[in-house]
Amino acid sequence: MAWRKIACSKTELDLGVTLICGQSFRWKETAPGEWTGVLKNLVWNLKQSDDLLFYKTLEESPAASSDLTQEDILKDYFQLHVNLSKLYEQWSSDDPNFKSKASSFRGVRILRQDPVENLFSFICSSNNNISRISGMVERMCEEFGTSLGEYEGLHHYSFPSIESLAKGSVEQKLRKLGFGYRAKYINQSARFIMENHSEHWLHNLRKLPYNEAKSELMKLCGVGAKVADCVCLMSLDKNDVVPVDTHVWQIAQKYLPSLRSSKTITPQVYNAVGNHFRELWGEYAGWAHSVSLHRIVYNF
DNA sequence: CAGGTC
DNA sequence: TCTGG
Repeated sequence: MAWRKIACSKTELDLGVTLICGQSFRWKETAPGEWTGVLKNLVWNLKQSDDLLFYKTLEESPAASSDLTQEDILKDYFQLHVNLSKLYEQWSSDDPNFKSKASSFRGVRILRQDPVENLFSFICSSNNNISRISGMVERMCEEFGTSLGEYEGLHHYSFPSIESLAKGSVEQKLRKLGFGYRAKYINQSARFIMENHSEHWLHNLRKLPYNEAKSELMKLCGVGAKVADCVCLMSLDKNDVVPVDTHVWQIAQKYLPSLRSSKTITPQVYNAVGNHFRELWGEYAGWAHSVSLHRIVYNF
């Protein structure tokens, strides 16, 4: 199938960085500058030039998602309606530190992910590293997802439904797949959602204000403040949320010398750091955080 | 010790 | 606390 294209500047979207910077764990660089992954139960290939985003899918959209064109799916996923250059200007003018240290890393965007994939992937993220998380998520999809076909020798699977992760045998299977203590978190959270809510409950958290959505998420086993904030930012449209992890904590100590005395991230410190960056960077603070974080994690 | 949580 | 580097 031929490549199709969307007008999109590389300063608005840097595909490589955005796809592998630790938001989503399922994209792979299958050829230089070419990315393969699963989105809306379709296998996608993506690449870009300076002003175009190219895409193709393994199959045409199935009936279930035919109400959205594939172009709409991508525009929604990359949130292309958000003018990133304008935001960089704002962050640079409001924050000298951003301007000098982060503003040259253009095109780093927050994806608008599916909440189910986002939540269960980030339950895996605690006390863990990106390469191991990616392997775990892949094995979870192979074991509990449905096959979406084969492309260039690679099999692809949908992200598992909450129902499939709620079954009795799941914890033991995940432990065999190397999930450690996170196996129980995943199974218990899935079961809690199916027993108290429904498969669509997570999506509906998009309609709630940040604080309510966060406290709902934190009722789940294995979901603390940091994971809840990641889900709020990356799939529930809370663009001003800054998840505070060890890296953000490192950055925060430069901005907030008063907090240097704290050895660990207590709830008070967590909120102080998050609030600080939210006030500094404004409505899209979570997006600015991802740009800054990228610089730290990859040491550019 | 790694992008925490119970 | 699981597990891999």
